Amino acid sequence: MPNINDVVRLSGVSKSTVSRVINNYPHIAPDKRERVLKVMKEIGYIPNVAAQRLRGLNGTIIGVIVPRIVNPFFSHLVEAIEKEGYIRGYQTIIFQSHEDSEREINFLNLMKHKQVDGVIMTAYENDWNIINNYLKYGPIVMCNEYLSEPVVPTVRVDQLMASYEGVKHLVSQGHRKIAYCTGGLFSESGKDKDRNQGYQKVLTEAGIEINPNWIFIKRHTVEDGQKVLHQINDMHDRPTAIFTGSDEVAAGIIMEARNLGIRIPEELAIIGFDDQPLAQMLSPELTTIKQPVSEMGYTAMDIIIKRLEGKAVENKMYTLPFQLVVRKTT
Amino acid sequence: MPNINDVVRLSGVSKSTVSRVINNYPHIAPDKRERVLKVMKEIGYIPNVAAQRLRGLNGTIIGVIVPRIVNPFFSHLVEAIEKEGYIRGYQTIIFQSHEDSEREINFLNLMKHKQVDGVIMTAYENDWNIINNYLKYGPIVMCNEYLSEPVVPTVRVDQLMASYEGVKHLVSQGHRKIAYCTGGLFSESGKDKDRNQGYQKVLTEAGIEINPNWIFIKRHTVEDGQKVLHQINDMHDRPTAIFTGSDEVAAGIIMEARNLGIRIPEELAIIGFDDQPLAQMLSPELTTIKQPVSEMGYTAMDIIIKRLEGKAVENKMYTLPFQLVVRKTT
DNA sequence: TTGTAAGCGTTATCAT
DNA sequence: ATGATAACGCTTACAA
Repeated sequence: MPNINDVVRLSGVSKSTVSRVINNYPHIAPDKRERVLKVMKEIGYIPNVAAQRLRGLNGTIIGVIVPRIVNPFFSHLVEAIEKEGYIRGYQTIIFQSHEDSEREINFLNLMKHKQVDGVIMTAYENDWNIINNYLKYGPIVMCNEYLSEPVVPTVRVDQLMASYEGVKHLVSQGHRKIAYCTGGLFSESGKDKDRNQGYQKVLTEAGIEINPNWIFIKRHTVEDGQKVLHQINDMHDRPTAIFTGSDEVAAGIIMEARNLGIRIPEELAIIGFDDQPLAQMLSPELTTIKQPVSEMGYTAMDIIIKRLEGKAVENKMYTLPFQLVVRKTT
Repeated sequence: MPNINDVVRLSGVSKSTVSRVINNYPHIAPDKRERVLKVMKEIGYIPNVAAQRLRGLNGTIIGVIVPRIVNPFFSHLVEAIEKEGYIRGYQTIIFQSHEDSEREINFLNLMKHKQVDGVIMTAYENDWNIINNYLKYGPIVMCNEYLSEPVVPTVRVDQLMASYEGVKHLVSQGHRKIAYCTGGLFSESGKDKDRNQGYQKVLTEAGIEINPNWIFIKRHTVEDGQKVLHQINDMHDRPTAIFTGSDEVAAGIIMEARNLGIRIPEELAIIGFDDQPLAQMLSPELTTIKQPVSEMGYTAMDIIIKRLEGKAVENKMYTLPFQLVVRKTT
């Protein structure tokens, strides 16, 4: 591989001038610039990134931490992130946390070593005061999940309003026995707290008491959904509707309803979350809440690149709109 | 960030010795080694990767080129690749070619610049004699798609046998009017040629003539599947079964069959490809061909790491077994 | 506008 | 077994 000295030799200018051409400095004699450019092209010269980094130049590698890439929501998010990065000359490196805090830390550590220049987190497994320490090594942008206080730029949809509108839709159809199924816990703080609050808000406003039997926590997969329906089926007092935290869980419920002979939406109405492609393939087609995945990915990448390039970006919430998509399960 | 000189100063040994400790050379006085190790831990020293690379050491970044990460087959493949990489201390960087040859070249170029140390290709958009030129910059492993001659290590399933068994299954159920739907072209060479041959082989053996009207090419998506069914519906002479190149196309057909009132499998039997999670969620559940995605990903990463670490790996086909999963659409 | 030279943090060669 | 020193390829004061 040719190096900068080869260019120097062949173009007859100094190393600094060549370097200036590489980094397109403004004040270079046009003829010299051209000569250098020509030589570089001829010999197929490409700057050695390792050397540039050693000298302190910024790199262009963005790490994206997702729980699992096979989750369609996250693969769509990553798709958008990678796409925007490609256009702007950045590479996307993907990390699956598998919801493991140690893995998350290991990934963050790569920023310390300058293996990665910035990180987009779509979920977080560690306390923020731990993650916080990594900010000195490079920019972090949250995308999807968020802290109550925006310590870093945060791209999100308003989850409280989203679940509020979803559950409200159920109430407006006359349901009063509404089950709730979340991927997180049903607590005041932590993961999915906003969605929980949206659910509670609707019930409170409608004067409905929460039935703890109808709260399902830590459900993620199709199998979880199937099990949930079995649990419901075994109840003497059954809910007439269920709001789920993911299309996949909803899919499991729908599949199992077929097996158990439970009619949807007559006996059980269902709302999913995300509007994955799958939502339209189910039968009956799934009512769900659509998140603007592409915009989220695009925005997150845009912000982190701006940070990396030294442009000012506020540490605020960038709230994107969601959409309730009503189909056949409600 | 502390550097090697800090370690030198604090441990009282020479730079070379510290370097030897870093790279665990065998012959160092145990007490010195320990002292150095202790200092490194205390000050949180981590070798600067850029400097190491500049000196010619190998990096640990593996690029994976996929057409689109949102395709579940590829997201599962990437999941497996990343997982294995993580265990072995390698990072996975993802590139979406979107089936664009220029993007593919740009990604390959990163290996030239040493931004990426090896590449796993799950598809290829350029002629092999072009891609071939990149072998001098680092190892390439094919995974999923393959060349007839294994110029590089190649992980695959036997697509010819897979489609052969799928179509044969149809024939054994009495079908003689069998449509065929592929993501590629229906030609002797190029993408999906093996699957095409499997289809042709069955028909030839069964003494069935190919009906060109029933060959659908370049179909990938759910929408494509929907359109295909409309085309079939408009025919005077309709096939009684269809072999598709992807579960997604099959899903489109199934969904549209519901709308058009076509009974499956009575009026039209369907086979998909991949056994994506979706296959079990469709109604009726999809008969399909399951590829060992995880093993494929694991194997590809294992091979490329071995190459990177200087171990000998044959340029041969690593053929993994597929499985015909019979469900309700046949 | 251009050139000289120092230095980024390592590893490898060569002595000792 | 250990240490001094020269690279690796580039950027950036500083000078001119």
